[in-house]
Amino acid sequence: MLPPGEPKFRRRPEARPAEILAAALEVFAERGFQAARLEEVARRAGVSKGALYLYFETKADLFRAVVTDAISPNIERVKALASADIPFETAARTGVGMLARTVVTDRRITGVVKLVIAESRNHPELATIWHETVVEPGVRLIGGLIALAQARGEVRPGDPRLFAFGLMGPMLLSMVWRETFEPIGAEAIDVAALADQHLDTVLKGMRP
Amino acid sequence: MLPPGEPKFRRRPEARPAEILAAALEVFAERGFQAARLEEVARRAGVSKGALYLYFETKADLFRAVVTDAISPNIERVKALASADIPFETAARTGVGMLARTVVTDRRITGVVKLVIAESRNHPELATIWHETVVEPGVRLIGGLIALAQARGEVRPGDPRLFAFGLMGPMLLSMVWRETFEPIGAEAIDVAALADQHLDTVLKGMRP
DNA sequence: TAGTAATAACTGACTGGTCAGTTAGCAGTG
DNA sequence: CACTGCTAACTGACCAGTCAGTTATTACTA
Repeated sequence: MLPPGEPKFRRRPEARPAEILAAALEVFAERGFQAARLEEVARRAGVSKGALYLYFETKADLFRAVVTDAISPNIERVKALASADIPFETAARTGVGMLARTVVTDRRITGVVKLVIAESRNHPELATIWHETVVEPGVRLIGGLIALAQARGEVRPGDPRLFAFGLMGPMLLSMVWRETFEPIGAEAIDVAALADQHLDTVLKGMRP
Repeated sequence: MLPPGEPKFRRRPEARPAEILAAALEVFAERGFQAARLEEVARRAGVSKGALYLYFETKADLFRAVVTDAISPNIERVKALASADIPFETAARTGVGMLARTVVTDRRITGVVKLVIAESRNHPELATIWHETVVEPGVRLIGGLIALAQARGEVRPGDPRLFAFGLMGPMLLSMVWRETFEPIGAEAIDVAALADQHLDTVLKGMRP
């Protein structure tokens, strides 16, 4: 079977957690929490099932780690955008453009978003964490910029929060589309083009 | 528990399937396919677990029935809108308004949409059915109306399909919000107001 | 530098609980 | 009493989590 000199495994305690998280994200995103098999996670991470339990206490614990781990880069992005002092149209184009790029390039994020939606009833802590750390700050940020722009007369009257949802909705639709309908052979959405066209439309529609 | 004279069950074979489907929808929407317990479905339907198997072959079969059963009213609506010969703005307001009302009033639809998203990898047939019978016809209908309006010079140039996604995105966001973030105490979205404001914005932004 | 002891990393066979699906039999009906 | 609709106890497969044992690596010794 194995060449006699070849080692059966290697000790790499520093690399393991990240590898397991990556494998777990794949399997959870494909199957959902309950249908995901830890044996499969272990296989893809290149370890045995027992090894998972050296790094994570339970399946739920691993799941939480996967979802919370995916949050951190997002928080950074929201913060970076929040600290910049830029006109609304620029901010909107930057924000929506960033999201569009994320949808296309970062399969991990779309997978986690789907997981949070799918498992919010069984794991409400995760929905809470995402809402508090990513969604609400994001909506608040965009809403605040819109309110400012309204005060300067650059944007017509209207609920800033609803304007924010109007901007972001199609990006969520793109994520869902990519996760749900592309795998069954539906025509892909050109997310960059959608972001561009939608920004042109909405920004024009928001002018006084 | 039960009044002693009261019969333990009644014969109502015609009513059973619908009752079971309703109970199953509740449980599947709350837990997802795998975590849903047939014992719980039976309890809510007021029958024993064994009785489920008089009407449905397997758990997966019951799940398929739940999801496909929820489709029919939607098909009717899309068809009804398709057959009407009306100007684009009217159609858009009617269509988006209908969707908005559905989000608010019909918890069943939002639940099924969430299920289709969540279980699309494990049950791709359902994603296919929804795509073919509801999503694609809907997008095609709206896209067609937009293309017509463009030919008449009522709408500025741009990909009609992407315009359709831009219109519908916030409605999907509302569904997801209602299913994911409202249960954990997030501020509800006023979906009717969002539909109105978004329609005003986008329709204005789409004019030449 | 080779040999050996100590230990941390890891494996994989096993177990106990859970739950989809089955079935023997009973209650209500006509 | 025939027979349908249903129940409730049952079975067997599956899988999260455990643990006794194995292997890689490092530390120590001569």
